[in-house]
Amino acid sequence: MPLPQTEMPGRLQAHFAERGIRMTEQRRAILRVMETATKHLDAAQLLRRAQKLDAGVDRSTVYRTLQLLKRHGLIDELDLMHIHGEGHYYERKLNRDHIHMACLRCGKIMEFVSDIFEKLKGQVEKDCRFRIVVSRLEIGGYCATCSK
Amino acid sequence: MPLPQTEMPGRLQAHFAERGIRMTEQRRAILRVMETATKHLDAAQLLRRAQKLDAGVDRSTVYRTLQLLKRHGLIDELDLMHIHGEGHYYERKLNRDHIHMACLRCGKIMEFVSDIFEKLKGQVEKDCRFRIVVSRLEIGGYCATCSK
DNA sequence: TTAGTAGTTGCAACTCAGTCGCAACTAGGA
DNA sequence: TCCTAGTTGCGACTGAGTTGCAACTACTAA
Repeated sequence: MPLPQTEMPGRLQAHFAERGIRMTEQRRAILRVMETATKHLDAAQLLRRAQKLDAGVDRSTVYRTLQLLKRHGLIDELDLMHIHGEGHYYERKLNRDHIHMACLRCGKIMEFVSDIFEKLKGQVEKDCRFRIVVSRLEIGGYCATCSK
Repeated sequence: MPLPQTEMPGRLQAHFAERGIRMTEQRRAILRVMETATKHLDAAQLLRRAQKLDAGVDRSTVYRTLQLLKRHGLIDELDLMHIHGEGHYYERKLNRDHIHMACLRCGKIMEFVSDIFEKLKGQVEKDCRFRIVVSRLEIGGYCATCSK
């Protein structure tokens, strides 16, 4: 199960323009990496890739840009069950929430979209009168191959 | 919505005995704190409380005991949407999984048990042929009071 | 086209959670 | 009571993420 189909590239940059957020060389590099990534990236990986596009990008700029993207609800932050250390992973937010499953043996990350998940969120909003802004369902266990 | 009803106190200690895990003064203090906690504790809070029972408990012993408890599936590790910093929170695992909701405005943490959640996990196990060991659903948003 | 400025950046120093190696200690079995 | 594998405290360390600040720059308005 690969990452969900890529959105229009340049989409994050378009969001920035719409919302009047200033665009810089460094942000352009970081957004481009986010937009074209085919796997979940942590801050360090994001930094390394962004530096290939603009050599001068600094670690702190990456973190500040990630905060900005989070604040605008343009990316999701994941733990992926801390299978590889304490850090966080990031992916651009798509139209539909999905579940992340991490295999505790082979480390593979899988994604899954489910109507039941949508229904569950609906139930929380209704029964708890809780207005959901962001949700994260992560599951650790054994994938089909590893649980044989 | 308070923490789910307390299990029999001494339950974690009983688990240790059953599984032949060595019991020490320090572990006794830490387990006691976990067993009697009425809210989610992070490692630092757990340390402070354990030191009230056994003054000599060290930070590293707390972390090592938390790892032990995690490995034996006796506690769950939570982020609570990182509302208060980067650390983790812990709670003893009960018979039933529950969802954690964190209010982004007042910081309140709520818990919710749902059959739909159970159904969703069943779907993941069946459709993805994924054997679930641990799952974590955290939701950030606004509670009934704060979303008025 | 330019000048002004609010927002952004790089840097270096910092915080904080969590880990680790090691020598000293101890729980619990023989 | 002895023995030893397992556990502890300590202090030093790692790695993620943050921050204050002076220098820089994207955009606005003229």
